[in-house]
Amino acid sequence: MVILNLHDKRPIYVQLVDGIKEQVIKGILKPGDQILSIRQLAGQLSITPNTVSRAYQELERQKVIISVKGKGNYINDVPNFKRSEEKMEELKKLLTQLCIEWNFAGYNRGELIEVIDEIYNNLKKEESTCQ
Amino acid sequence: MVILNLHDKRPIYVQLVDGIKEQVIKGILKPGDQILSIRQLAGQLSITPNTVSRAYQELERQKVIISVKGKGNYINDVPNFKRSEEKMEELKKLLTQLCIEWNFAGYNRGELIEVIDEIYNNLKKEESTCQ
DNA sequence: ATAACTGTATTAACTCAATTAATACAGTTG
DNA sequence: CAACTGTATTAATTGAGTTAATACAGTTAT
Repeated sequence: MVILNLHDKRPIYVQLVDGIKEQVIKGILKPGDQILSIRQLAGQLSITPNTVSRAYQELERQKVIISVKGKGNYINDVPNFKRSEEKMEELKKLLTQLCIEWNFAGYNRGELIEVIDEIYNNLKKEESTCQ
Repeated sequence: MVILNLHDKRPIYVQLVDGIKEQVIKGILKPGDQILSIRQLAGQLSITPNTVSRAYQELERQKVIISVKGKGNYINDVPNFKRSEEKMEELKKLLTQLCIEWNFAGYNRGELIEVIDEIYNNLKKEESTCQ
């Protein structure tokens, strides 16, 4: 279900990490769900298991999934709401950069809020259309 | 005036591009202002003129500055408010990623708006404290 | 004109992250 | 035992970013 974008400049393993996290946010992947095995996903995407493994290890480091040797990888049921000041500073810097780009692209604060609302709507858990 | 952050994972030339754009947004650099020459800035930052040149070429491509051979580089007086759909899509993807991270960090939409307001206040043109 | 600045361009070398490939080891399940 | 799982390692490749050393061309002040 994760789609790789060749035009995306982010590394493949980062795209995988972000893709899984997006599906968790949207509720497509729920706590306890088993996700594709490393070799399965690697086969589907025609990439090496090594790259998928790296993505899964990063996801486990972020406590998004839990890896069990011999069994598979499962969505974690405990969201890591640590609210670290370090993470906030990192996000604030990213957001500042985005606001600057937003400005140079000719858009204002109001339009930014509009798009954010649109994004939050898209990220709403889709309980009804679950598969 | 541009400060390089060694902990920042972005390439140096990207940090330079973003740094200049931030100063333009803040009004610290005004249209027509001449910025440091390639060799001057390279000397201040102890990096090769090549890297600064790359940043300046990118800034000229984005129409943030104008380079004049033999003279120097000047802040452009015409903001490039092209409002391209392509740029909007790029920014929307970045913003979506940020919202996902924001969520996993344990923060909500309201707190996002708060931080955005804080950022927009910091980016307000500082007409009084100009140098 | 000469010196000392500017931007621009080119070439080569180096470093590092990302990716691939191949292989091996260890735990689980039917 | 076979066929899955995750984990680990090593080697090779690719590409971006950076550095260094030049060279060339336009501008400005003396």
